[in-house]
Amino acid sequence: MEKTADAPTFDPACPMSAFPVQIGDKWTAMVVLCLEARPRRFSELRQLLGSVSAKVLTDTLRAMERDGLVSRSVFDENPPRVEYRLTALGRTLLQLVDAARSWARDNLDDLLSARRQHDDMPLPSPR
Amino acid sequence: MEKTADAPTFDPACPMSAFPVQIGDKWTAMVVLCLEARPRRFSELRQLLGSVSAKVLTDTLRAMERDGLVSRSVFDENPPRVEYRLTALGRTLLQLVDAARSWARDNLDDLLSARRQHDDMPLPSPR
DNA sequence: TAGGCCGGTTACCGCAACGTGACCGGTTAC
DNA sequence: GTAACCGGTCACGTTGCGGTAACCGGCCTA
Repeated sequence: MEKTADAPTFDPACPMSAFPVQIGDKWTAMVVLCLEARPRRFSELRQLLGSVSAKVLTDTLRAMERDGLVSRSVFDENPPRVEYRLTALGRTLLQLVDAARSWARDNLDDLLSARRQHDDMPLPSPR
Repeated sequence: MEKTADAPTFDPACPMSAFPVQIGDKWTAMVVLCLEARPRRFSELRQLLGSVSAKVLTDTLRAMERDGLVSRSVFDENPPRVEYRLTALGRTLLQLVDAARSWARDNLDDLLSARRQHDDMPLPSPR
């Protein structure tokens, strides 16, 4: 995916189409942040994320496990306990999430005000 | 969205839910890259992006214009010419896209091989 | 008169992501 | 007995993004 002088030209084999910046699905980035400090249990994650359903959180964690971003440990206690922790690979995502957050801190206000301004005058040529 | 000691706790007002790292829709990041070097015409973008339809590209560019990421200039020539260029705000996205690309360069292989390995043995306990 | 090019618009459609609600098996508490 | 807790699974419904196909109007060419 090096650009040749001028034109990027994305082919289907380009990594960007496999990973188009969007860091997995909707909740992946937040899960990464929740696991930054320490491993967490399933229900703990649900609480931290607030509005996520069990199914969607399960799907997200399964996908992250598949991709080697988190590891899942089952403790055969009672009540049963399951812990998720970031792998080394998962930790590498933290830089990226931080970069995104710092971009948002610096520029999101501009973006949102541009959007509001654009929405207030949606008539370019009344004709 | 500062974390208090330990728990991030995302509420709906959190910027992350308005901008969850994913840089707009599917093509936004690639459009940003295509416009890095210089402004481009509509059909030029279609060519560079390869497989995008006119409708989807139009939608993407309209959304980016709305958010103040690109500006659209119509030249009343013949044949009609329309140029899109990155705004200052749009240029700020370049750092983020670069960060994502460099993450991919460094870690995508690990992710993909973890995925392959996981897919080759999908039976945890056959009972 | 027909067709092509440019930069779209409109109508429609399929699919995957997202979400809801019910249920489950084992264990402990009431 | 039954109820709750944990960490899910299953069936189902909805939404919206991405994509296809047809068309448009103005200008130019054949």
